[in-house]
Amino acid sequence: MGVTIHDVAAHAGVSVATASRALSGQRGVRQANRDKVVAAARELGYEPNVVAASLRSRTTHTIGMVVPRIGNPFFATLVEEVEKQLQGGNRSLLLANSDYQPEVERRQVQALLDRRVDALLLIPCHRERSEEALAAAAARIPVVQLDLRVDGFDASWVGVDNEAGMRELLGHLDARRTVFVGAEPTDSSAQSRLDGYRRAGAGDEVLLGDFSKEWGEKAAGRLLSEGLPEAVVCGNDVIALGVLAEFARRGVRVPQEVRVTGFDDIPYAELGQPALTTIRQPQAEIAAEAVRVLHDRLAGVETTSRRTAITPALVARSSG
Amino acid sequence: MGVTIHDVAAHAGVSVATASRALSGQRGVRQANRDKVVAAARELGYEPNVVAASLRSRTTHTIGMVVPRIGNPFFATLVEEVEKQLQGGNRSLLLANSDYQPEVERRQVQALLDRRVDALLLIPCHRERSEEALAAAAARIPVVQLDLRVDGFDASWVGVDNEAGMRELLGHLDARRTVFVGAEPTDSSAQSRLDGYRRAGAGDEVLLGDFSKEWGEKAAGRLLSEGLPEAVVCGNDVIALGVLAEFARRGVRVPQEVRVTGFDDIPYAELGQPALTTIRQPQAEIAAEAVRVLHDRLAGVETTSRRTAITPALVARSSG
DNA sequence: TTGAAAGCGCTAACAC
DNA sequence: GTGTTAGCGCTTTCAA
Repeated sequence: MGVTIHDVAAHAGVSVATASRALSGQRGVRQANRDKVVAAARELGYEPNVVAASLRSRTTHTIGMVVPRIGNPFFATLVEEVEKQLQGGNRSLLLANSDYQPEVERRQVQALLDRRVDALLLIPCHRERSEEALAAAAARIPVVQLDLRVDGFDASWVGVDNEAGMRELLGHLDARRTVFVGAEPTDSSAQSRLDGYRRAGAGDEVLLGDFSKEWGEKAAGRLLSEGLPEAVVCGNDVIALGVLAEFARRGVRVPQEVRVTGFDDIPYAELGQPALTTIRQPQAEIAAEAVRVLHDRLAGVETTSRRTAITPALVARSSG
Repeated sequence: MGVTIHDVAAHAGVSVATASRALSGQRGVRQANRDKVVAAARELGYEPNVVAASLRSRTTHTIGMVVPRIGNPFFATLVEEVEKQLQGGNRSLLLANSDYQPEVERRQVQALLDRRVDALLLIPCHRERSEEALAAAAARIPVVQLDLRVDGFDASWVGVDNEAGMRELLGHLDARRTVFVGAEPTDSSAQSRLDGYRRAGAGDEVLLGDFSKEWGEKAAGRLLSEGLPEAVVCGNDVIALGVLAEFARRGVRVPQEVRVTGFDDIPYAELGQPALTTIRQPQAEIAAEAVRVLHDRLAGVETTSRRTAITPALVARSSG
């Protein structure tokens, strides 16, 4: 705090320009000078002011990320994987939570843009109402949508083929009567899982709430009073764990009396009793691909938007 | 992008200084001018460059936060609560993961300091080896340790009284023979929970690994072959869920044959079967207090370090 | 390969 | 209350 590149340059007996070039590893600096500068920097305990560098170079080496709910282990794991991908490349992650509210999301995206993040990873919390935030960002910097997406907006996206996952699940269940317990199709996954369920010809019995364990518990109660199907197909693992908990409390045996499935394969899916049958989303792969797309865009290699859908795999456990 | 405060000032017919004052809500600007400036800014689509503002004002309105593992729902919830606290105050959160590695943690803290965060929330992953990172940060900016702490370092801390929690738990169990399944005391919670267990006179049977479900599963297997105690006291919920899962797989009935307890009360603690008896950490309170301490420090109100230990409460469920 | 000098866009003294 | 001006610390022309 206090020692600037001027001090380093003076100490090394070169100009600030040379010091700057040496410190940022540019070529075109004589090796002897390079060494002197590096030594001086170390000796003086020089800590570059990246804010100043950003102002001039117009790049912050920071990537913004907005998630609907960091408390959901699925998103937390995604964040962790993105962080891991960024480790090598000297970029940091500026994280924000939208709390599933498009208004909050818009403000958070704006705050990130104000901070001049180089690029944005967005998990848009709403299929339609996230468009404004996405558009605002996409107009300025490279943006990749992660997991969720905005309907009909031309921007890169990396996620999972939810419909294929749902087909796989229903094929595995091969049940006579199922009920889908999902979330109102406000986000794209809620929508495509519901679509997948319906298109697979599993029938039209659907209960829609939100992606919470509380909703799962409530829905389970309702199913109990209306008559249990052969299988309950849940929109994600969190709902399924709520369903399982309520069934356990009411003394309903799973899978003997009713089978239950989830979606995502969060770490807690396999810990319950019974362990949850679900569809695994490969978060490491999704994160790696998203970061790759972003880097390509930042490097100017790629300019068009790219959509990548990974086919998720069934994880059959005892609940279904 | 392109329109600067000079443009706004010109458009409003005032100087840049007045424009700056009006835009940042300082008093000492005539209302008429204030209105003109705001109108001009809106009209031109002015987006302030906070990087430039930061360079000059030496404040970034950004708070850094380093957590050991964002994938652990306990930490994820803490992050979420901190985010919530920050919402009002126009500060953003720069998040980093240390992966429980002091080396990584040190690098992450340095990256945050390089970005000139105004303050740091640190959950030090190691009782001793996190000291270097903590000291580096504390020398430059206000720092508050959250949940975990570094031994014998004079810095603010907000967390829970782990020993009290452990006493409460053991009092509730009132068991003849217990075994503690915890983590090697590399972080302060692992240490103080172990201490609490021992000091409560619960005996000396301890199995130490790390805070993972895999360790819980392994420890459960070991207990099974060595003879079950009356109760298994786990170092946190994640371990306890692993223990529970393994017992379930091996057909051991909980709590009939053995009781199991956790620590933290993560959202998944109550979802398992049986629901987990545990100690609740009030994350919202911890986050609120930490942010308050930080704000006081940033406002210059408080200069000495402050340690706040919240007494956690027992949540008795069916597992113990 | 190097150095001098001009800003990046803003805020904060300072003068009026 | 307002304007002028001098930087914040760095990178990047532009000349040499």
